[in-house]
Amino acid sequence: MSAARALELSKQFKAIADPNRLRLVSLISSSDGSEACVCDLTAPLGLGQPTVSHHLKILVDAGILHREKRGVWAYYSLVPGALNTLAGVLGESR
Amino acid sequence: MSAARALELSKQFKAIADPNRLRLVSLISSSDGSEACVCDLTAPLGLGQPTVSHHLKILVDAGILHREKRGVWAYYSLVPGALNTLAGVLGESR
DNA sequence: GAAAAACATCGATGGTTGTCAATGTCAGTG
DNA sequence: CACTGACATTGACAACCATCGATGTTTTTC
Repeated sequence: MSAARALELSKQFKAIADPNRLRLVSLISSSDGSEACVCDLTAPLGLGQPTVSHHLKILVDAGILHREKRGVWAYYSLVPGALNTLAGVLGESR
Repeated sequence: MSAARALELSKQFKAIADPNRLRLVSLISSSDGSEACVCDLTAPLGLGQPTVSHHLKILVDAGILHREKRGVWAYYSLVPGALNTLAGVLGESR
């Protein structure tokens, strides 16, 4: 694996390598319509709103979550295939 | 996903969420006999021996690599199934 | 037993990260 | 236009992390 490819992959793995971000992905994927807004996510995690926004931004920047603003709310959903691609990388070296 | 489970998983993801550690896993899995010693790994990564030992220890502590001392050499190999388990976690939320 | 080779550990340092309080932005409401 | 509610952004701080040089440990060789 090239150094450049490793750096690229590590950015995505870093994004999910946090307990609260893992829970965010899990919460969103199991939500109604596979999407959720920030106000639905602060309570289950026990974190403040700025902190949750911060984590969501990291996941969006890594290409794992998609953000869609509808009115006052921001809806987050999984980017199709993003996690599967990462899973595939791990599966190669079994 | 429970907070405890998320914390447990995040520790393993953190272990591989580093470009040099990703390359270490890749190098080891593609080595002869799927194992390698430290002296084989420093040159391709361009890192010092203490740094490589440090990264390998993190991967061993996370349950991803296995360490076997034979004489003066320490041989590192993949723990069977460890990466597949992580890949499975990512596959669940597609 | 002295020397060398392979690896681990220690201490220090610069950089990164998770969290929060405070503040800013923007859409809807009356 | 003032007000409220949902989010994003900023600044600050403590904790953590990757790297390195120096040193310790263990095994093999002479």
